[in-house]
Amino acid sequence: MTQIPAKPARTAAASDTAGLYFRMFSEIAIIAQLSGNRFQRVMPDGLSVAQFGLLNHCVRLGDGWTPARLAAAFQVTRGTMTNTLQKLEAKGFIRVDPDPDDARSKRVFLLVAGHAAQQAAVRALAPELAQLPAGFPPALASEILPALERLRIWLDTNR
Amino acid sequence: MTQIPAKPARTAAASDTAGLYFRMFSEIAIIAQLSGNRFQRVMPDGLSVAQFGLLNHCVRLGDGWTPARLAAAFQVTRGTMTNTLQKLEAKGFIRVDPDPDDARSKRVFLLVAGHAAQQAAVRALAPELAQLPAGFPPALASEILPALERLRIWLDTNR
DNA sequence: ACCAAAAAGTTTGATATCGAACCAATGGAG
DNA sequence: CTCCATTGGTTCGATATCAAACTTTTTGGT
Repeated sequence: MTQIPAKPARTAAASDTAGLYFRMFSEIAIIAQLSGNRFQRVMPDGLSVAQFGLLNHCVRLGDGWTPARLAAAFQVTRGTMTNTLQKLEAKGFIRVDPDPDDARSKRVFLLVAGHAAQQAAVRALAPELAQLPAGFPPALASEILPALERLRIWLDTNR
Repeated sequence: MTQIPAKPARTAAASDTAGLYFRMFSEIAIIAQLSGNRFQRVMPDGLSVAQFGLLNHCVRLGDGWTPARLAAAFQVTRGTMTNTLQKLEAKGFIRVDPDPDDARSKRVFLLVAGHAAQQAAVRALAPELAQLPAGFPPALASEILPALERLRIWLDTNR
């Protein structure tokens, strides 16, 4: 430990909003990383978290969406969405048809096998999530969820 | 929109803790993605967010750490840390010496150029963070930070 | 004193993602 | 009606990350 004593009196001051935000984003980044890896490891059918997210979206909100709208919903680039859809189509979980009303667009439809895969993934995830309440009560999750949504929406709209 | 009406009465029930956790992790994943990209774009010296995180760690907490401890602190694999350290060493921002007490280990030291790069990055980040309070008040950040820390710690210890 | 198990670091192969460049189709302004 | 700016989708090159296999060194039990 050689140099620079970190000036804690200054950087940890109560009014250091930059530091506060920074710690918040650091925690969020680490949580995303840990939870993503964890989910990934238990996913069946070689599903990635992104792929599962898409199937889940179709199950909960219905299918027939365009890739562009899906990319916007998940906050990924269209190139990334192209990749995700190609993987899911190769697995036989979705179908991607041309849009009859707009030759630029396509439409994404969930297939029966895709619905089954989503259910299998939900089942595989359940034991993982079941351990959580012991260390992190659901009440805490409800408590912070609105703030997280607000932050996500702000980051989304102010790009 | 062809099939499966999503059974909202069941999946959105008040006691659906799995769904609650799932939404929380989804929000966190999207926030991490958006904020990470954003930070990345303004970083100077070709620094990645991970590389900046490491320089920052050395500035705030002192240097002389082993790669293994750093990997644990950032929750990445040792292979990932090897890569990050190699990049930083190539840029002349850190030095990685063999540990005199343990021939398996190494020690990471911050160089003057590395300290300067950290300061430059903090300066580059400031305008980005300065926009935030308008849409997401610091009070909200303080409010959710303890819960985020608790969640991160739980994920870390219960692997 | 030895040997097996654990730990530190590296390497390798795979994957998801990004940004930028690209092409095709649409639609509004003149 | 004709351009041209916008939109939807794909492709490409680069990067960060992971898991797993591997080498070297340390440590602890017998």
